[in-house]
Amino acid sequence: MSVPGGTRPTLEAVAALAGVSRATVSRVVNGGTGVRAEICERVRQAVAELGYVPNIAARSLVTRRTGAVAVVIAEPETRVFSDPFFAQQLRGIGRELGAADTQLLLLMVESDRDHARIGRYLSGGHVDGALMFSLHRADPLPAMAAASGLPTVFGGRPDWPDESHAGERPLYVDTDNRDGARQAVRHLLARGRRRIAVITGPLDQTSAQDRLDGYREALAPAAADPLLIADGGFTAEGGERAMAALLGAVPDLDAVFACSDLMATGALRTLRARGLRVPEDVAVVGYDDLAPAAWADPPLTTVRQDVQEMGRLMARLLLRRLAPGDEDLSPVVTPATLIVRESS
Amino acid sequence: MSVPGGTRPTLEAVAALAGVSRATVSRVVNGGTGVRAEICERVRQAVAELGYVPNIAARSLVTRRTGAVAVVIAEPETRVFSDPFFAQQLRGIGRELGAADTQLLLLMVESDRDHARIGRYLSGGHVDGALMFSLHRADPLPAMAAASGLPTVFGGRPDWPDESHAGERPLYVDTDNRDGARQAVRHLLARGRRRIAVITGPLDQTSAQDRLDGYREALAPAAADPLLIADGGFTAEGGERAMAALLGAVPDLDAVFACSDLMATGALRTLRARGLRVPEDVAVVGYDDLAPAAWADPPLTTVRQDVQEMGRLMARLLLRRLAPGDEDLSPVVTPATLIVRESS
DNA sequence: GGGGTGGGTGAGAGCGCTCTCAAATGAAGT
DNA sequence: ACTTCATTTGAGAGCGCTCTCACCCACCCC
Repeated sequence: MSVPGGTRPTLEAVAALAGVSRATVSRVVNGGTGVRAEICERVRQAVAELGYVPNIAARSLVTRRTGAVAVVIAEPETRVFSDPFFAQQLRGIGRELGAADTQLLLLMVESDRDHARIGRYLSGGHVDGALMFSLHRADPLPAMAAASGLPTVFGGRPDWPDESHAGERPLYVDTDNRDGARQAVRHLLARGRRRIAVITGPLDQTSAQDRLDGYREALAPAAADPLLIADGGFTAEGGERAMAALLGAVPDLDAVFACSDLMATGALRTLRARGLRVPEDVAVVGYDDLAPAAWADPPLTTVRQDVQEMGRLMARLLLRRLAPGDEDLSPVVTPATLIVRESS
Repeated sequence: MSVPGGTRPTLEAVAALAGVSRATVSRVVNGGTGVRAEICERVRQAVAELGYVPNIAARSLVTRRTGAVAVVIAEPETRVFSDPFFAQQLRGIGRELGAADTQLLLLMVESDRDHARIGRYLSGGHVDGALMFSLHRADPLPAMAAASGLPTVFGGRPDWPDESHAGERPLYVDTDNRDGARQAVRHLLARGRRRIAVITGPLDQTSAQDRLDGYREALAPAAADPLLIADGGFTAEGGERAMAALLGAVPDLDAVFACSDLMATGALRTLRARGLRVPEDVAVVGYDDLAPAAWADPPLTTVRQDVQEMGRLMARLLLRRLAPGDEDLSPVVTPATLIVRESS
């Protein structure tokens, strides 16, 4: 149990104590198949006595495996820690990875300096694979990962310039954002709303762009009025500001589709501050169906995507990608479902 | 830039291309001191040409250093991601570590199974040191870290049973929780409040216990009424429930000291729901001075601790602990300051 | 010219582990 | 009794890197 003299015991020491060879100890430590039960037990005892823990640097030097996977989130901590989307997704990932006894390393990218460090980290062989989220268009990370050959699964369809990746197709898990947005807008239309605004996420993310496209599609043939479109940056404060801007430009709007629940709660705040009733004066629909949607006042009609499940799927996809033999994998797109509550 | 054939180039390959020995390449890669400029340049070119990235497993096998530090949070993701305390602390840590070019690995402990895995991870030599937060009394992690000899700095004074650690003293960063609580309660007394309730955190954490002690101390010589004490578990929902319980037990209370801003906002919700005015009917004081305090309605009087700075201090302390020679380090306790706003 | 001096370089020994391969053992088949 | 074969075990060769030494080659001093 204790550490004698600061130096940790090695395989060699265990082998000596148990009176067997290094190879045998290694076999026992790694599952013990093909070792006589009696010897197996003796080795285990020696391991316990010395408090032996394998040195993973040595191990992964030869196996070329680390048993760890990086989760890279290309957002500042403040967003990562205030958006329940990430928490849910991470929870799903953590579950799945934990079940496979794989360690999850969370890397947050804030500044450009971080990019370089993370790039180095990823291609340095610290991890067997990476899960990347919330990428913006110009992000160099996917290219870095591809260049270093690190198996990667993306959360949300990445912007993937064909020419730059030797024809390789990215692996990702996404929801059908376009369809979700379409459902939201059609629902508002069916409720008789005619001046439907949209609060988008940052349009350099495919999910935000896809939802905007869905909105436009549902509104066609009537073209969407550009005055009814505002960027809320996927944050509550952004939603608040975007709603204010929309009301300034189009005072008689009668509905708003916020492309995330967080932005919807921001919009709700602005509407309340202006004395507008929801849904009587303005109907509101969100996106995500995370905790804030149900807690909002009034509870939000929203487009549900099972975020935790998406995380789980990402992890599973990466794990399969990492397993030998399983080569023909393809992206997963989960369906979006409209959940109708009081806000519309 | 590209990876030829899937196998990454080694030092050997770079040495061959540059026409020098492995040792020289190693020297260049690690700073290049003591290498003739001309050769240095030739090596750098070879590195660039082959897209060489050092294999850190091999490196840390010999250096016994990984260049990474683990941050262990003994809370479920849901709490980690909903409490701005962690976000701020992590931000401070990230800053400091980033400046030292050290990688931050975030490990969350949710179930007991995780404990075992994390323990293995920490003692497996993946990281040079660990930063641990939010430990509860019976947590086995500190003992594991101590047993494996992993340099560790704690966020908040850990519960440290003397006998179990061979007389070694833990390194930690904490605020003066007792004094902070004392200030809060004295402030309420000075405002003429007489029935002052407290919403505590989980009492198996020293920070929660210390704040409760400070509350009691400020109230002495009059002993604190046990009916005025409720546990809010450091969450908003817990604060909401605790406030309700307190009002049920002592309807005429005229002030409440919530041991975190999050719990204070929960208390505020309950008070508002009961139609009680803050601060006219019930004065409220929080603790932390994080975003929710300033955003609350009314803005919260609270006890300020510079959380981000604490994170930075933790990282700095660990980094110094890791540096050779710097041995006589001691815990850091930062002061707490009362910030008076409208809620009291 | 002999003997320092010292910066720059390479040879080689590991770091702790896995894994192949051959040897040893013993049971079973002829 | 001799071969065959499966099952255990150990010897030893690396994995890719760092780091200690010894070495080489100016260069300088007496």
